[in-house]
Order: sequence, then structure tokens, then C-alpha cells
Amino acid sequence: MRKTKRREGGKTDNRGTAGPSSRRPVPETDYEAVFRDFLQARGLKLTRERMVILEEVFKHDDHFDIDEFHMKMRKKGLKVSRASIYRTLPLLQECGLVDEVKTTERQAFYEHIHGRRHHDHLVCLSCGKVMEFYSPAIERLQEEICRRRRFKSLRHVLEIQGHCKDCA
Amino acid sequence: MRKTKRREGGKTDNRGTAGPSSRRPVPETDYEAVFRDFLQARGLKLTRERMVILEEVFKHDDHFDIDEFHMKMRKKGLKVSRASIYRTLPLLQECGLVDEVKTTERQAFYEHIHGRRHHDHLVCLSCGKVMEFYSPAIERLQEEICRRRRFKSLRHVLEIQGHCKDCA
DNA sequence: GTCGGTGCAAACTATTTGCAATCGA
DNA sequence: TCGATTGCAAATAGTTTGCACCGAC
Repeated sequence: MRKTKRREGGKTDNRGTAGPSSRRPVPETDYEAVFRDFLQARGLKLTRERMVILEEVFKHDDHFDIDEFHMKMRKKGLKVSRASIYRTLPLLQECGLVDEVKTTERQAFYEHIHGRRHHDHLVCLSCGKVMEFYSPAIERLQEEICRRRRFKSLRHVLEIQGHCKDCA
Repeated sequence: MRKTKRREGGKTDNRGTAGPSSRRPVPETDYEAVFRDFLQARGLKLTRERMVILEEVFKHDDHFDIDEFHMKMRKKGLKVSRASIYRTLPLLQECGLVDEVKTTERQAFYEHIHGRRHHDHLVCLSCGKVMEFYSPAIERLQEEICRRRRFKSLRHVLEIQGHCKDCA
């Protein structure tokens, strides 16, 4: 075994992943369009692998790491190498579809952010569960701090570690 | 070269690191006593290496990573292996003298916290400068969030990334 | 047909660990 | 003395990369 797995999760897709064969006006979900446009604008190719990865990313509604992600795809019979995943996720990040989530674990975690609001995390050190929260007040205070220091904030990471109510 | 160095920094010590030969009532700085007591309580030995590392840690007034730390020691002629540093920092962390700082970089950063207040960080993505800040209001809001979720908070990491006023 | 992309395996980077020699209590 | 600690080198773990073949445009 490679590491301490965090939750299994990854609920199945329930966001309209209508196949390209459906209604005329919206032949593809918007994240596909975003990625497609991004690739085109950069002169990059739209490969089968990239699309498979994109779809899979949007089927995860929570954080995932690359190893877990890769294995899940293999189980489904989707053949994409780990290297391609490592090469594709940064692209998805660049076009704003995916966010890299920093946790205390060694490896990187990702989550799709398209259509989701920014949020921060509560991480349970016992069971590994990750909960999201969002505090407008904290966001505002952070902006205030940056303004005072004349710091141009681009992103932030707020992770609270401890024990969830089930593990306490 | 091994990695993208963050600032060089590490201002020289200006906190009373009075040599053990100074005034009678305080023959050693308190962090030394803390470490000594901790080791004793755990039946661990006070070795030359551990002491050298401890002293060096308290000479850094900002974040440092292990590689940088090790090289700085070698330049000073202090012979301690990287392995010992890797083994000693967790001890210092356990006794509350040192904190591991999570950043977006791959490697771990450390900073001594003894006698310092908890604080969070502003990290400049251009020059790598790290600024500290502390917001009681944010701390309070975090506690509030944890209380509502019945989450027992043990620590948190808040890092705001962006560009400092010199790099903007 | 032309590059860019893919998969594989080897390379890298940060960290951990087994082991024999060494050292503190 | 005796077990804990050290340094070294080898082992891990996550990620990146060189290269030959393949496929999107």
C-alpha cells in the first residue's frame, strides 16, 4: 500500500454531463468548452487522454490525489498514464478549472473549482475527512490586511487541522 | 543547485543569546532549559548535535528549510548530518520550541516559536519574501467556525500568496 | 506530414530508515 | 557499561523528464 488513504468518496456525477449528442444549444458542458478554448488559444491539442481526465476530474466532488485518481480510472478501464495526469492537471489549473489544494500530507490534492465558490478546509487528523467552510468575514479581514500592507493577494490557503466531532 | 531558494535572510541573532557564561540566575536561555527538560522527561539524551541544532534554530528569526539550514551550519564548520537535523526538528516541535510551516513549496519549512506569538504568513510569489501577520479577529472567527461544527482545532495554516508592494 | 502528446522507465528531490560505530548517562 | 544517537548510504514516495512511437490538426 502506498499511503494513508483519505476518504474514498468521489460521489458519482450528478451535474449535467450531457453527452455531446444531446440538445443543440448546449452540446457540451461549459467546463469542456473552457478547456477546449484554452487548448486552442495555446495551440495545444485536444487529445483523448486530456478529455478523459477532464471528465473524470469533474466527477469528483471533493479532493483527490493523483495516485487515487489514477487507480480509480484504471478500475473503470480508462487507460491514461500517471504521467499524463501529472501533465494535464497543471493545464486544468491554468485555465481555472482546477485548484491544487495544499494539505499537510506530502502529496498534492486537487479539486475542480469550476462553478464552485472559493472555500477553505477543516482537516481531521484522525480520519482524514476534509470539510469545507467559507467565511465572508474572514475573507474580508484578509483583504483588509493585504490592503494595509499593500500586498496584492492572488490566492490563499486556510486549513484548520484538528479532530472532527466523530473523532474527538 | 537544488531548488529555488527563497530569500537569503536569517538576520543574525539579536535576541539575548547570552552565552552560558553570563549572569548567575539565568545560566542558560530558557529554550535550552525547555529542551533539556523535555529530553530528560522522555529519557532521551542531550547530545552535542542536538544542542548545536537547537542553538542554530534560535539564530534564525525567520523560516528556513532543512537543506538551507544544513548548508549554513556546514559553512560555519558545525558538523551535523542532515539525518540528525531531520531527526531533531520533530523533537523540537514536540516540545513546542519549533513549528513546521507549511508553504506552497514542496519541502518543509521551520521556524522557532518559543517566545513568539502564533502568526500567519503573506508570501510573495515573486521574491519569495515571507511576512508575518496576526489577526485576532480572524483567529476568533476560526474558533467560531470550529465551535459551530464541533471541530476541535489543534492548529491552522493561513497563507496568503501574492505580490508584495516591492514586486507589484 | 508535422509537431505536440503519450507511455514507459529512469531520474530527481525531499525525507526516512537500517546498521555499525560512537557517545552520554 | 549499555542502550540511545549518529552518520552514511540505501530505501521510499511523489513527481518530473528523456525518448521513441503515435495521433490530432
